[in-house]
Amino acid sequence: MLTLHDTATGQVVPLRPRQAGKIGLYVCGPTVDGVPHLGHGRFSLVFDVLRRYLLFSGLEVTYVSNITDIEDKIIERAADRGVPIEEFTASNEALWWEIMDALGVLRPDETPHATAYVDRMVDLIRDLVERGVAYETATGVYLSVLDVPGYGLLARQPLDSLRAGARIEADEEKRSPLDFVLWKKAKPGEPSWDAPWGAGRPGWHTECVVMALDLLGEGFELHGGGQDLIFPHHENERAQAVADGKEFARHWMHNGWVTVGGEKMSKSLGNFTSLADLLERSDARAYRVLVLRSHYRSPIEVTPDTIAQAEAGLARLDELARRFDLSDLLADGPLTGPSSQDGELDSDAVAAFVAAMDSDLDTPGALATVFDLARRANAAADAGDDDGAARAARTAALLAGALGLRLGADGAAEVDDAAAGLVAARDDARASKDWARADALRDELEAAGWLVEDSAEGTRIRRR
RNA sequence: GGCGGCGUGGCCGAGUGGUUUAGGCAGGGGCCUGCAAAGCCCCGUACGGCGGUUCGAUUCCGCCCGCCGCCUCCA
Repeated sequence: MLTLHDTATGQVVPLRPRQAGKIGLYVCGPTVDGVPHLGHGRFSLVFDVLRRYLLFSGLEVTYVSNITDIEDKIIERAADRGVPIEEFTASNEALWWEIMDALGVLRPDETPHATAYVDRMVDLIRDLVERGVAYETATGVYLSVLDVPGYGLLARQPLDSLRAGARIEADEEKRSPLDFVLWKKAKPGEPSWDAPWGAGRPGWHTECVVMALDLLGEGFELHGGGQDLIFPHHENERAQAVADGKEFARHWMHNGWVTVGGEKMSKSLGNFTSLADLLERSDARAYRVLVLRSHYRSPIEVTPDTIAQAEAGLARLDELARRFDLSDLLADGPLTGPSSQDGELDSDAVAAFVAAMDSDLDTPGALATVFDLARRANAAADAGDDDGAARAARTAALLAGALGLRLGADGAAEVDDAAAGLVAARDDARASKDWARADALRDELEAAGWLVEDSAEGTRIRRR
């Protein structure tokens, strides 16, 4: 049974499905105001792994992740570039999905867009005003957080200390500095929708409540995102649901930062690396390995060195896939638990994997079982125990796949004629024990970017 | 100031009141190999500091030091 750290209580507790076997999962997606960076990649990978594991555990999962396509920065940047907002957000979103695909992140079941939900947001805001917990000012409509029972639950701080740090808003009409905007009245030239309070646009915190409740229903199982969303974003989402008399998420899960030189990577610090840059210079799977190697709540440091370490580990697993015929397991990660079609598996290792994952998603522990299986598979094969080797190797590939890691025998393809000629020549040289010539030919192949290995069948090469 | 997290062997990174090692990378030795590569075997005896509880603490408690974050848009 999967247990997870719940931000609301600070405890690691079992998930409590409304209905046995079904999980509704809402994860705050990106604001499409620019290029996706490492931080986006981390949350995407963390929740992709969670989702895959829920499926692996035999649960039925509905995964919803939104696209915020209307927001202040979007308006600003689109204007700076002189392009229509829709065009700006559409191109950023296209890039987003392109990169998610490259990272092997499964598409959400639903990807609601804020702009498609404005009417429903207006409905919610109207409701909150009628209930007397929201009020209108010259600049917009605000939620009165002091009227919300339990406000501060996620922040886990007394209201006073939150208030002490609250920014002085331009709007002096706000009843409490913590009150946040539900509806922003449009200034001239800004995009807007009609509403009872005048043309305007919804505040950021409103979209996720409406979309989550619409697509997953009241009291859905799990709501997640990066730790920086805990307060105020998630706090405020919850506040609106509570103020509207609805049960919101039962469980809250938040992933840790990507750090650079020990500091949080963030848009405001400007110290971020785009995912496109990362993917250009490393194996797309390396970042997933990096994310898996640490616990989801710990910070991770992404540097050329840590990426290289991840790639080295990956090479070891790829070597395993090359040594054993695992093609039927390599196509796609399993999206269900192990089945009889997977052949004989190492049930102890599967149990260890499950125990690790069930324990607040201990992916480093889960990965360790995969590497352990790899070693055992190789050792068994070296010892002539083919059955044991196959069992361990198949289990390793299956479990890696469950984490979304596709082991590859890539690089074997597309041996060009020139390289093939060198390989043949080298095999001849080796057959006649002309070692000097054989070594020279190996150097030539390596200079051409090939990795050279001898085997019983002769010289084998693959791309580095 | 308030609240929270972290500090493990060369590096990354789990975990636990004591008997059997997390795992990976790098490094050393060995096996295999014409030489390599890959693979396998062996090795380094780590847990920020000071006290306390305990038969025994890296693991519990207290204090201290250091680092990071939230309290403002941010994954």
